Amino acid sequence: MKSNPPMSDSVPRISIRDAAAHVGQSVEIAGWLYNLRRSGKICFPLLRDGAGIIQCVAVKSQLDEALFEALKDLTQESSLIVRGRIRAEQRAPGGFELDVEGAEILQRVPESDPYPITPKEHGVDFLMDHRHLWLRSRRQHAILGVRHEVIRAIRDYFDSNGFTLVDTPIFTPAACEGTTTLFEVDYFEGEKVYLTQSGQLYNEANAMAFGKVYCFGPTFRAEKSKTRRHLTEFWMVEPEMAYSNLEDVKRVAEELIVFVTGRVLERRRAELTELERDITKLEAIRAPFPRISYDEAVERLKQKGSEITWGGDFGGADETLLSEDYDRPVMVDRYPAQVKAFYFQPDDQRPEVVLGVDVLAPEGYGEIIGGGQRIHDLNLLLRRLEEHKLPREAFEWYLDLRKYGSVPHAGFGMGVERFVAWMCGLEHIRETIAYPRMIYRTRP
RNA sequence: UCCUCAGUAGCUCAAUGGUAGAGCAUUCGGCUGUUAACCGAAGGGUUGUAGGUUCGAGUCCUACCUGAGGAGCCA
Repeated sequence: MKSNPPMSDSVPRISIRDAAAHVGQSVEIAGWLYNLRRSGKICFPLLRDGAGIIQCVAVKSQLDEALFEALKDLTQESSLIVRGRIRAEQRAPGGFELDVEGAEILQRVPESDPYPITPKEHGVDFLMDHRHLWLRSRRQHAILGVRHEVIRAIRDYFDSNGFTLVDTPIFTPAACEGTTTLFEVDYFEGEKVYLTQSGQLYNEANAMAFGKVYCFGPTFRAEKSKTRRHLTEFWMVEPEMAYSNLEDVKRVAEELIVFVTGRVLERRRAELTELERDITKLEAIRAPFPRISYDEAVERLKQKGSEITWGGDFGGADETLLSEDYDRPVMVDRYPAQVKAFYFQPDDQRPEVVLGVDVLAPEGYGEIIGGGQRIHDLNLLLRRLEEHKLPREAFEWYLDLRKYGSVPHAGFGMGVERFVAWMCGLEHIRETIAYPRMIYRTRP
């Protein structure tokens, strides 16, 4: 089989995305058979090329008989290259149609072993087992298109606002926060090493070198979590800024969310429509976001009937209760020190709370951002390490940052999959990544 | 780890303790504008596994396996 066989020297190969620009012209499209409807002497193959889907029309009287028969009996997801003329056609889904003049079938899927994902309903288990094929479906294609746009917009935002990308290691010798369960890697001799749960500590070092930095990579959490909001392996973007405080974190988080949401609305309308997303919900995402304190949040939750008491962290139901009062993300700050990691800077006025902020997405999508200001004083940091019973030796390099030109600094982490789930209005986070890794799902 | 629910044809699902069915997919036939096309016909089953109760179990009981939703924890 030729690697990229041209059917014709005279006809341009186009992407279905660009069909509108080729109306009236003969073109060639290389793709896969998405579906086929037929009616005796005419058939309508739907051709998918990875960028879009176009309906083709093959008429028996206008084609070589063998070719017509081959097209008419083509099986789902067979690969083929079609040549024909593009025409605007209201009856066709997408508005354009291709009148078939010729075709070359690269591989015909045998009917003895047909493509498993039919254009009918399927259950989650079956679809997840066929995730490698499920990605070809319209809905999954739309979600991953939005994911791509979200990631590109995140990078554009930081790149055009003075941040330098400095990625942090995946293998780390110690827990970042000393609390969550980690994946241990048995390879490095004489040393226990874990998969990263956050690039933050390294980010702080990088911020002292570059001023404003971000890292963007996979993160691993070994908690036995099993809910629609959790993945074992997920992607997180973490900015960190020197000479910055909690207010800077809130400002950047707000700007980032508004920017990324705007980009998705601007460039991925078709995908949002395919997903039947209520676009007005995203259009409401504008600055300023509401800002409330942890104290206020607890009071409000009590009024709404939550069992929460001051000093506890919010559960998933609490987050939904809080966010339902707003049409845009809500920022909750100044949490009790005991529910946050050791490195959070305490509030000068109230040492029992720390300068941390969580951003809760609307519509019950929960925490999409968590961050705050870090401790910059060496002695305070030493005390906190002791209080959390963390081994000083493992943090010597981290303590150096407080010895050599320590400055107030702050940053946050944003979970990409939760953000994408919110943008797309999904029930479950597992569809926001090509190959989700969950406690009971590691294949394909 | 705990709680709840579910496993029946390739897929989605039915079946009062009494002969395991339908739609889709596949095969064959029909149809020149279909829109998850439609119409007719055919093939397709160790009811998750192992025990138990019963004259009789897809259905009731026990254990296990697999999956889903949730809790805790988190982005």
